Amino acid sequence: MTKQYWLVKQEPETYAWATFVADGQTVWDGVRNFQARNNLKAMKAGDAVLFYASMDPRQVMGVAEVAEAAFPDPTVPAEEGWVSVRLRAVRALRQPVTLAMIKADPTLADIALIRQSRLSVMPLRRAEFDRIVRLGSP
DNA sequence: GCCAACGTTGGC
DNA sequence: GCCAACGTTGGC
Repeated sequence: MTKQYWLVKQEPETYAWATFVADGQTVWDGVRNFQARNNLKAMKAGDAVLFYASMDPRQVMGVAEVAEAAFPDPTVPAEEGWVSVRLRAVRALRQPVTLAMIKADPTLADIALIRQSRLSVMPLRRAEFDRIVRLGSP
């Protein structure tokens, strides 16, 4: 299986990028949406992940990777079927990539971040992932 | 603060 | 199974 690319979204009030960096890794729990859950289930160790901070400041903060593929979400009974993954912080983007920058880029017009703004775990094409990283590495 | 988009719930 | 009501998310 080739490496896959993802974007996960979190409100800084709930779990900030800086906290993630300080922790080094984290269990990505609390996802309660079927589409997002299915995306979590499709993650494999080593996949690349962008960390987006929603609401405020609405920008991609950095890069993470999947450290451990999906397992039952430890915050709810396993029989409910929700899952978590373990993510490891890799590095901050030199310059965060704002939602406005993404929306202004025609090569990123189709990503779910824009087309389906409520989805919190979404796949990216490699070209889209690379484009966002490049925007954040001036 | 408002509203659009979308998901969930419950009456029928 | 349909659909109205309601709740949540997240951009603006």
